Amino acid sequence: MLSFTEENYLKSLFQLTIESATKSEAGTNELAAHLGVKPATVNDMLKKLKEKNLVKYEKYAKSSLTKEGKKIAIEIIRKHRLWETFLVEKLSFTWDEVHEVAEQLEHIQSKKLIDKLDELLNFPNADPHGDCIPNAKGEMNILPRKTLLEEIVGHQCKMVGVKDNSAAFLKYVDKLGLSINQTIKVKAKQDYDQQIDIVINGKKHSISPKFAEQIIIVCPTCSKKK
Amino acid sequence: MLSFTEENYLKSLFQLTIESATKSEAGTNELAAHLGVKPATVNDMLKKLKEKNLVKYEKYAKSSLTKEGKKIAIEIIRKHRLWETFLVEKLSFTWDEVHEVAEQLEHIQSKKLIDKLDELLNFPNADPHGDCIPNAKGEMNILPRKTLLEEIVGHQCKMVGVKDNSAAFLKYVDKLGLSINQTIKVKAKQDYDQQIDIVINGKKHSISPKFAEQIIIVCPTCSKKK
DNA sequence: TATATATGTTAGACTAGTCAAACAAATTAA
DNA sequence: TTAATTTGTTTGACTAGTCTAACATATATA
Repeated sequence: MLSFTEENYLKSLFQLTIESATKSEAGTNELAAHLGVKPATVNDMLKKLKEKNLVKYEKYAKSSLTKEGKKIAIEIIRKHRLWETFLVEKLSFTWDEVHEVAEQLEHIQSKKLIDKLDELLNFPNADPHGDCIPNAKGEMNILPRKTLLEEIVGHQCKMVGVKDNSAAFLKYVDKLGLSINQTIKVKAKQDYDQQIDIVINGKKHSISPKFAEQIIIVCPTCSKKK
Repeated sequence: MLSFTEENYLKSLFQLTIESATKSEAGTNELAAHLGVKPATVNDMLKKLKEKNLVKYEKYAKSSLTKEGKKIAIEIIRKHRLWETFLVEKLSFTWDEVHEVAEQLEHIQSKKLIDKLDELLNFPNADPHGDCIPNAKGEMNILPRKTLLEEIVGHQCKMVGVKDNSAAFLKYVDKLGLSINQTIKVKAKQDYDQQIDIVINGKKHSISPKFAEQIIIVCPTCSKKK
């Protein structure tokens, strides 16, 4: 049985490596920042989790999860996201309120509880933020995130977030009809100025690469090809 | 903010004193047994909780909750019992499965969560074991438990549990039309053999003292007289 | 009332998780 | 290729919660 703290380290490591589009390992400082503790603390814990065969760790090198560590991390992610879904759907919480409570609820130990909750919610595939929920077997679609700029012409993707949070930017996002979970189809890229032609809700738009770079997406089509 | 452990001490103290029909204070050994730790540990914690003004504690004397300690204990009891109700009603847990999970859930910190849960369950007055659930203001009917054997002739009481869990016993309970929350009226006690005449759902029955001793009840009439 | 038994307390030790500060290695830039 | 900077590690210390073992007080009983 792992402590709350150990579970949190595994979860952070998962988010920083497996759920990241860009890296598959994480450094001590990076983990410390993510967890809100000091690097020294992370260092101790990495050694401890290595002993338990849950993380791959070597002095002065980046760390990652072992197969077993990953399995546990997925269980925690599953719990977190199911609870978030429960809070929004059954208890009318808003998106921004759920995280803090789900951080607590994710550590409750009861397989039956979580499977029943899954059933009550009708086996959802994604939480209110659009993040994938692993099923009871631990299977999950890990859709790597990237920006709309990187999306391949012809693919259809889903918006999952933004990088820029300025009012001007968000206003434009809104004007285009974009929001979390909105489907976007990339029609074409102009060679001479990198403008991107996209379709949102059946409507065509042409966006700049600068704008596209601020939109975070996941692409099921890209992932299936792997 | 109290730790899980501190919360558990307050809860135990509440159950051992305020919710007990017989005592209003608890000793160190008694608390230790209830919490599953050693008396020395309880001793340290009592001193700590005294510092925080949550318990009344003096060396070599019995302890009890302060007003503030009681308030917090009631919040925990409320959470515990609402979660139990949720598990049984919404996730089809059985009575005997809920306790362990509720022990974990009761420590989740979120006023909104618990009030929304209360609402989802339609503001129940009692949990699946028949124990009273305090409302959002912390008001609760504390009905001391006793056995049907101890009930006063003429009073009407409510069954809240059983002591015996054998199939033979439960079968007989069922045959009499008894179940949790069932109202029972005590009509008479025979002097020569202690048989008890009761009325359940308008039907008269005569039960043995041995049987009556296994039925746990609460009596609003007795409590009001205090 | 003297003694045996109950109950309660203290002291010292251990573990988990954390940090600050000093130190070491690796990387980047001059 | 040396120096500056970034990143990672170690050491020693602190807190919370727990325990064992020794000790102190209170209560019950002979």
